Amino acid sequence: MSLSRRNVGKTRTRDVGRGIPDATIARLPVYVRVLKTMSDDGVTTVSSEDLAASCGVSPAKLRKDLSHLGSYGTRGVGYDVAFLAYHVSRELGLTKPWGVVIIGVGNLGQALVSYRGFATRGFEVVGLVDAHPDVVGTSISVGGGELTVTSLDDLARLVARTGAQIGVISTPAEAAQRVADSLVAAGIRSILNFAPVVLCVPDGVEVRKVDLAVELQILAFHEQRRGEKPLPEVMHA
Amino acid sequence: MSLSRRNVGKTRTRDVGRGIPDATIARLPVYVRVLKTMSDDGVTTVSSEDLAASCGVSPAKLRKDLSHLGSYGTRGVGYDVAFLAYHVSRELGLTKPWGVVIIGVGNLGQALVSYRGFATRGFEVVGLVDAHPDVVGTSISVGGGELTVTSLDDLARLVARTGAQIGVISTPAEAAQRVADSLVAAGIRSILNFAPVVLCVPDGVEVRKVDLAVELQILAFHEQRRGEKPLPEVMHA
DNA sequence: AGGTGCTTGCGCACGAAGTCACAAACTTAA
DNA sequence: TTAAGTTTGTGACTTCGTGCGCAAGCACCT
Ligand SMILES: NC(=O)c1ccc[n+]([C@@H]2O[C@H](COP(=O)([O-])OP(=O)(O)OC[C@H]3O[C@@H](n4cnc5c(N)ncnc54)[C@H](O)[C@@H]3O)[C@@H](O)[C@H]2O)c1
Ligand SMILES: NC(=O)c1ccc[n+]([C@@H]2O[C@H](COP(=O)([O-])OP(=O)(O)OC[C@H]3O[C@@H](n4cnc5c(N)ncnc54)[C@H](O)[C@@H]3O)[C@@H](O)[C@H]2O)c1
Repeated sequence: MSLSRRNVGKTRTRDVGRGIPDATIARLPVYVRVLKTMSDDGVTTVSSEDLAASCGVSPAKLRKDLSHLGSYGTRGVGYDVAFLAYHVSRELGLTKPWGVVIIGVGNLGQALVSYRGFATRGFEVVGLVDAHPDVVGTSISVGGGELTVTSLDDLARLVARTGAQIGVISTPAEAAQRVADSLVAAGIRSILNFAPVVLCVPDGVEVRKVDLAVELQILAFHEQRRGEKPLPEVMHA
Repeated sequence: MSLSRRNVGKTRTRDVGRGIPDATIARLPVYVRVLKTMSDDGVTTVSSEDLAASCGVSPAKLRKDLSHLGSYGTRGVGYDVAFLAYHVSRELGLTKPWGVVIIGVGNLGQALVSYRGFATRGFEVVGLVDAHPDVVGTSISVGGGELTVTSLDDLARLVARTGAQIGVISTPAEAAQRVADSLVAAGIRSILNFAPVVLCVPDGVEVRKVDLAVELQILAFHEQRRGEKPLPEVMHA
């Protein structure tokens, strides 16, 4: 048994479709956004060099990323903007809209609700959930319509009714794990977490986190290093 | 030809202090947060296994990360929680408070202002800037005191007066590049960008971005893939 | 048709990051 | 003090991601 894991050695040139590197996937959304912008501006064709510059990556990296999806370019010419935008969007699963449930309608949650970027990228807020009695039951305008904030107890029903696939956690840190458990129990397998805690979820559930404090601390690290380097003499003990 | 690179070959075991991998730096804030929590809970000592579990990483990765900072553990015992928390914080530059300026006091900007996580992690909002006449001049309570929203024209003076080192951009996408230029001109070299655009900045300026739509699209990709691959056939032995 | 000038797609090599496994170093027990 | 048990710190190895360079392929011109 256990002989040779799948894909024994060799070059494996043809992995198109399956096995796109995570690093590539993380960049695809940027490519899509820039391509859509270019398309709106009337640009019909673009070279890897120009597109890469607009996306803030190297041309080689861009071409390698795109080569994982297939050959959508034309040698000697470049890429058809609309054509490429469609295929990258398709690869990301943006051809159909995704339903999003937001848990925790506080400062951040309300900012998220009013975020126009959801609708324009194919994400629709289909549910709002909170635990505070003052918030539950209130109506909030989101996108074109109105949504009534429901209680956490109704989460499973809400998910079943709306077919939501993505849950966004914007509750205080203390409640985040409990909320995550509820989301998983309700059938959600994709979670975006804004609370500064490490969530535990079963295998098969994907969690991504956005942690403002972490980003600031990384900036602080570099800022600090910059300050201490230029000085040849360090008066520190 | 490829010779004469600085730092040619050899193991260079002693790179403590300089040359901490980026991937490690990105994890240090999580370690600090978990360690602080443990410390508050009265935990005095922790093994790499337990700490790693709480941080959502593997014990080996945790130990390698910490080994880049120095030897702060005790073999056969583990790490002193408070001692380690101090040294990791120190490495990140969290011993002194950092001044933050927020540009764009709209939905998101106001949520950021009311974010308690700033102060508790050693970041202080020292300035608010907006362009809209209705917002400029208004006072907003942040942390302990009040801050008056100033105009973008006063940014350089604001930065000089407050000594702010970090700029947060929460303006619409169209304005983000212009704001970034202003921040750089004002002397800011660390920027956190919430607008969905790729910023161009001179060398020496560090930009980190938080893009909600990108995160959602990455989730959508995995969600889609999960749905389309219910395994048509499984080799059974 | 054939030549010329671009640009893509990709093999290959290199470097960064992650995993494994174990000797070194410490505590505790006797 | 010695031995047994525990856990760190780290070299060696594996995997992943990036950058280089160029042959293949397309458009355009003569
Ligand atoms: N405000 C920001 O700009 C910001 C930035 C980054 C991260 N965060 C994080 O986002 C989270 C929310 O921040 P905030 O400023 O909006 O806080 P908030 O207190 O304003 O809002 C939290 C909301 O969650 C609700 N809630 C509490 N427990 C709940 C539960 N068990 N189920 C459902 N809802 C529950 C509360 O009723 C409240 O409405 C926090 O974890 C915070 O650290 C906030
Ligand atoms: N709202 C969210 O939850 C959310 C989430 C993710 C990303 N974002 C992004 O964050 C940014 C802000 O979002 P928002 O919802 O707060 O928008 P908003 O329109 O509510 O706020 C934008 C603010 O920026 C100000 N502004 C405009 N031009 C300016 C300039 N040149 N200089 C200074 N200030 C200027 C406006 O006056 C306004 O107060 C957008 O780029 C958005 O895509 C928002």
